[in-house]
Amino acid sequence: MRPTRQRTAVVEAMTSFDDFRSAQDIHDLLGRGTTPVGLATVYRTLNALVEAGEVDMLRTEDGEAIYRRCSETHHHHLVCRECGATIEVEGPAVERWTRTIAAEHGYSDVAHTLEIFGTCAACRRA
Amino acid sequence: MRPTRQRTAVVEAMTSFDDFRSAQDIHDLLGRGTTPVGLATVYRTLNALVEAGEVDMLRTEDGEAIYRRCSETHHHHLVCRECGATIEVEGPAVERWTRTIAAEHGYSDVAHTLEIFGTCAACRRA
DNA sequence: CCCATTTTGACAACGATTCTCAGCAAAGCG
DNA sequence: CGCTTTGCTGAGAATCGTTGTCAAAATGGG
Repeated sequence: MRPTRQRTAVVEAMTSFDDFRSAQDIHDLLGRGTTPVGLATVYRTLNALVEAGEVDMLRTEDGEAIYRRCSETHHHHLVCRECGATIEVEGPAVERWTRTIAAEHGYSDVAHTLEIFGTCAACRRA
Repeated sequence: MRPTRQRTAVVEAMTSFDDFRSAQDIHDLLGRGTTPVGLATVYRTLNALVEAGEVDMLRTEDGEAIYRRCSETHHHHLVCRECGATIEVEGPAVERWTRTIAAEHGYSDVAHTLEIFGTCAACRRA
């Protein structure tokens, strides 16, 4: 994969925020900067980053994909449903539990998704 | 809410299978039966059932909503990624863990999603 | 029965995502 | 450097799940 101007711009944009954003949001963000990137390219690049494990994608309640740069180790997210503030969390016990449950029922090649939603302290006060 | 012919048909259709199906699938299923139901009505009814907690909805990797009748207690799903065979599972420890994690970070009104994907015994052999 | 209110469904509209394809940029090569 | 080959880009079209529209039909109360 070639390190093009556009791909660099997307990667940099991803480091400029800390919550989950939609592809459209990221496209807008780039449009205001010095390196506009076409929407199709934003989608292509984000998908590649997700494949590469450098970015996490999850889906909102209404099915929209949202993206966030992430650490490369396996983790889950604690997300504020008001402001989007996100904390990465790990839960070895949960990992073990899912594997055990799956094995008990004869399922192999186990994967799982787990997200926690809540209202963060700052938003509760507001 | 009125118990119409269409709503009854959708509810019955939901009892006729055991895996997660898309609204389109359910619409097709009804179309082959004696009570065709318009696609818009299928969507409306499914959403109402989800609201009422009688049906579970989750999203496929590509964002499509899929539906399944479910027990009314809180639970999660172990889903075969080949054939869709689904088992409801409970994990009190996980419930506790998510609440603890959220509390530690000052998040309130906690909810969570958790799905486990794997290949079931039957599909592994095939 | 009759009316007020819901519900339905064909179709249009919508929005996120992907596809198309011609033009452009990068890497390799002599 | 020129040239070539190959991959990348982007504007717009196309796709597809889902929701909105609205006139016609069904429902239940009076």
